[in-house]
Amino acid sequence: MNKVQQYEEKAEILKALAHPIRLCIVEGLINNECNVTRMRECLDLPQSTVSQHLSILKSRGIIRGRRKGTEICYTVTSELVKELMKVLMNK
Amino acid sequence: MNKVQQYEEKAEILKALAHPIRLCIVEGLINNECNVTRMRECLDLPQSTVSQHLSILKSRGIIRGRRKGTEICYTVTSELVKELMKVLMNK
DNA sequence: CTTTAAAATCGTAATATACTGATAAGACGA
DNA sequence: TCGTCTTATCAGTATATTACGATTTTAAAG
Repeated sequence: MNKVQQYEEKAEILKALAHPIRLCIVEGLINNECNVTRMRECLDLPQSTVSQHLSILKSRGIIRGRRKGTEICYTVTSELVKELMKVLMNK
Repeated sequence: MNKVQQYEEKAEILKALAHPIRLCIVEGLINNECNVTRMRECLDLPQSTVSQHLSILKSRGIIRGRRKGTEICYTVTSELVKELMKVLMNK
């Protein structure tokens, strides 16, 4: 693979994580999956804001949502991100 | 420490890394320290651009520069960043 | 002191990201 | 179908980041 391209891809992943709200969301999701409304209460932010952060994470393949009735439950699917979070938050 | 504050700090580190040029610089510096001119040639970018990326990395405590005569040699000082890079680039 | 090479900083235009209210879409139960 | 709950998307503004030429600073060398 092209080196520049690789840097761009990795930078995209980091950019997706490089926001306090998204870090909070991702860390929360690594432990227990959660729907938007629950996150919203926890973060005290407008619903649209949470939803947009989720869509950024989703578009980068970091999380995935599965519908459960009327809610959508999200989980972290990227192993790379799980490992990065382990390193990032435990030091 | 405050949780929100912790997320903000970590996000700052990620933001500093979340750029293809800076990833390239940091990875290069982990292996062999290097001055701005050498990097500039390697990256094919204007001197001011490289210098500004370096100053972003420096302001976040990721790298440090030591003068060697007329040049300044940079090295990666953050152990956290070294570990993050290991995880990030080897998967 | 003056010159020169290297690196930092400034100014600014272009681009990208963030936030939020309003609205739309999807799923479910009455 | 209608109303409600949940989530997504849109539109607009505000804010931040990026890139790069021009200028300044720094320090070594003469």
